[in-house]
Amino acid sequence: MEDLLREQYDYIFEEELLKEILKDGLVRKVDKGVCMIDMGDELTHMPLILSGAIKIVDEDNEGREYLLYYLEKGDSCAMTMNCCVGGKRSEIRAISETPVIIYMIPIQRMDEWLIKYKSWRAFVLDSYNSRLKEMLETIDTLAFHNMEQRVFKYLKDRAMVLNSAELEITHAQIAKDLNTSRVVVSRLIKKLILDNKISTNRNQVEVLKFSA
DNA sequence: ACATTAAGTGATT
DNA sequence: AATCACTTAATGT
Repeated sequence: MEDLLREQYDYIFEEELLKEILKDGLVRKVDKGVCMIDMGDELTHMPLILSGAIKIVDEDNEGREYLLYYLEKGDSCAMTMNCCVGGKRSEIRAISETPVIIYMIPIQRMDEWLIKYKSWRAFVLDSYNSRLKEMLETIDTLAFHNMEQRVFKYLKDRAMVLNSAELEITHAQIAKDLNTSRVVVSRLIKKLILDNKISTNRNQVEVLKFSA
């Protein structure tokens, strides 16, 4: 287990910090499709993802879920970091997309390490940064009503986190995650096929191009 | 062969 | 882009 942690974070954290992480953290293994954190839950630990992928979703007023982003190995959770300061509760829901192994760190350590270790500061800042960047991207496509880009990005992201270009998924499921209708997704999928960006079969989509 | 579910299409808002 | 109504195709029993 220590190996798994080192494999992922050896170059990011200094030795001292790694030892503290190993001392205070506890390993948690989660099956696929489990709701790990729900909205309103109290956050007592901060996760370091060692393997697997986690889907982070929010909910609108009518209770419709929509996808914010994925967390994968080497990631942590910006939301948790934020909530630690002031003991706020979770505003999002986290569901395991694959079986997941994470390292749970008590949030009390957060403050302490922020002062003690510069590699920890860099890590936290970096997490915020990449999250913010990704959010801006989604806002961008959202504002311009570019559903086609959203669908394509969704498929690429999913292929990345699941480590496979071939995805077992239906148009309806994509529509649900992007909060649109199945009909719309089907039509956009057809465009993407015409552009040779993807290919499909029943219950299956293969991503062919990962660039634009 | 029949029922069910996924995906395609045209028209309308 | 969303919704409706309807068709066609693929699969399971």
